[in-house]
Amino acid sequence: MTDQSRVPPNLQAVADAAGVHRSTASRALNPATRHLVAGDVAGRIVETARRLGYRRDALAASLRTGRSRLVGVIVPDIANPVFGPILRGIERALAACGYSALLVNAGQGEADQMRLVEELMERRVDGLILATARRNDPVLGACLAAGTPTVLVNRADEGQRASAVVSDDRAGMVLAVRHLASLGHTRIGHLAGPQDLSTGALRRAGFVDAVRELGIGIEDAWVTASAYTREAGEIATSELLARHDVTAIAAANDLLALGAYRACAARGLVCPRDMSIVGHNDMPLVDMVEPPLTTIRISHLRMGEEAARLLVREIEAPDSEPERIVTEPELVLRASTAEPRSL
Amino acid sequence: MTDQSRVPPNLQAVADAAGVHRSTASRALNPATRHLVAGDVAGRIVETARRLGYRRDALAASLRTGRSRLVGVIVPDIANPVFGPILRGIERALAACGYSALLVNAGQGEADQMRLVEELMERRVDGLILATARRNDPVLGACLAAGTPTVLVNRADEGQRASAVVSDDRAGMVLAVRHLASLGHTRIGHLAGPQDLSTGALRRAGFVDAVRELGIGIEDAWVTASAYTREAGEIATSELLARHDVTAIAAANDLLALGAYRACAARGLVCPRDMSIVGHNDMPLVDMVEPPLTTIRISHLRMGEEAARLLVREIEAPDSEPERIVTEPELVLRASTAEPRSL
DNA sequence: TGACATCATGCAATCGATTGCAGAAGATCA
DNA sequence: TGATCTTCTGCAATCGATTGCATGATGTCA
Repeated sequence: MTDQSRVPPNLQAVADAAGVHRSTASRALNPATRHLVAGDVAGRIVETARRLGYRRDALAASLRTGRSRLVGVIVPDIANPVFGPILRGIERALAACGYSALLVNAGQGEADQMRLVEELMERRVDGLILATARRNDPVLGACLAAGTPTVLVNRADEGQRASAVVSDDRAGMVLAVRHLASLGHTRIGHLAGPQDLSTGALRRAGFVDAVRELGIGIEDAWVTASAYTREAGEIATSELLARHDVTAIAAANDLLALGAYRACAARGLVCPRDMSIVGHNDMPLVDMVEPPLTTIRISHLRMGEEAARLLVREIEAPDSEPERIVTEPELVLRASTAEPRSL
Repeated sequence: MTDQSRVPPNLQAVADAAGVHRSTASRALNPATRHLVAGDVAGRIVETARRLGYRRDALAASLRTGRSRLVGVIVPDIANPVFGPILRGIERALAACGYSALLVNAGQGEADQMRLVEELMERRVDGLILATARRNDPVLGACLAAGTPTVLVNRADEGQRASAVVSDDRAGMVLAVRHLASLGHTRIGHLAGPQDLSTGALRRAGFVDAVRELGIGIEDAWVTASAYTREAGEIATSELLARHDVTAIAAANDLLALGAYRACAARGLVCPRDMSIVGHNDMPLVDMVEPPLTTIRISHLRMGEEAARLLVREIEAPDSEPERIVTEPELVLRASTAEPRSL
């Protein structure tokens, strides 16, 4: 029968009810310090706390200890399906360590993001996870300058300033191009993502590498999309097709690939008969589009988990060196790629 | 030139540097109480704070004021694409009011969820948004019993115990069935969602209503899927087709509809020629599947925003009555529905 | 029995900001 | 000039838990 009085009991109330000092109650209630209290007394205190419905005030504890067990997570767009699994991974791994995630959606500009970081700092977050990093990100610089443990996820910065968990973007694109080459394609184009993001830059680099390595095609057969959206993909594809005579397209992102579907359809090109297309990310539902999209799978869930674990480690061992965890991407074969028609 | 000393300055430090008492500094730095301080003094304090790089400690302020400006948000699965827009709406509206979202992913069982709520309460959240509500949810009961302002989103409970922001699920399904009827279908089946969720129950009720109202078809031509997944949709569709001779299916959810695509394909039925299918939710990318899915659009973003606004109102006016906001769903016509073949 | 180690508990300072109350200084009016 | 009011600032208690230090109790061994 828990007491339903108006004001919730505090530590003092529990201590009084158990006939001990609040410091003893504090020790008995914290698993890490329970051994300092005699077994029977500890038992009595725990029981009393349960009976009174005592709930420890995490705010007060944080104030005293200086650790909030809160982690700020900044994503560019929560509504974007690729961030769902990342967030779930982060949340799960944080929860396992007793931390909680303070989620914020990044604003448009840099000033906006600075303000967000500032607000998170006011809440005394123990660390930050940024999924928003650009290659040379002043926001990241500010976080590091403030001495807050910070980990990047999905996108890395240019230097090795902070720890990061990313997919091997370069290798992923090599996988895609090799696959197309193995089908017999020699004229392959690339839809590049924004070049101020590590994903955009590295995947393009991977494309150039692969084309050079295989000794095929045209290294400069690429067009940069203005954003990772279907619309931008459609526009960029039109431009690519206008400039180069390609039989296959390796896109830096699934949405760009879907934009390419549209642009091809508009020109009467049938995928994969007239044009092979490879995406990147393996977003939910791309196996259901027509044709089902061949793409590069990235383990977003695991990336989120690793990022959270890395951050917790940095929080608890503040002077550790920045680390970079790179996960291996994987080719997922579906129906949007085939041998070129001329074969 | 902000001071880069090791320990961050506190209010006392600002007060000392400005030659005033900390209480005066507190008042000058808080916009709501600034008018209590003489203009020139306030200006000097603000300037000093800026110069020292002062950052208010939200933890300490919360402890003193009893308000954390933190809201707990519990979703069943962050990785599910429908929750992305809801979360963004919540986050945006909360931020506009100076609140932050503490995001947690619901565990499996009820006990798990209780523990999550307990942890959020320890952090002294000012309120809760639940996207996990079942029709008669004991977790919700616990939140209300604890006196924490709570708002449900997307799914409502059975009674009117708490405020909720939901789509008009019943009307949405009526829209779907009327659309099928208007094409000439008279034998329509329903893939129902889990019946312990308001969405599942109300959409089924809407199906029965519509069938009855139109005087067509068979009121009991429905099968309940075990979960809102493609797999469950596929299994339920097989069962439905085995039991009823229907020419159209109205699904309680887009994923169920995509499961129906599979089940139909497996039986050699071509959609929409042999079978019309309507989804529900208008998830991202369902316009790109083959055939593009006709579905019922729900404004998840707006639902999230409204839920957050409602919660903030309840936090700031604690004795307000539970309110229910119902948004209007909308039919999105694509290519998965057509006249029945026999016409 | 006395010296000393060990264990359990209490004491009180501390984290950093907020706010009701009181009092000082200055303004207003008769 | 004195009474009264207004405006501004300082004082100190408070929110609730944690923890270094001190002290008292108990046990051990010579």
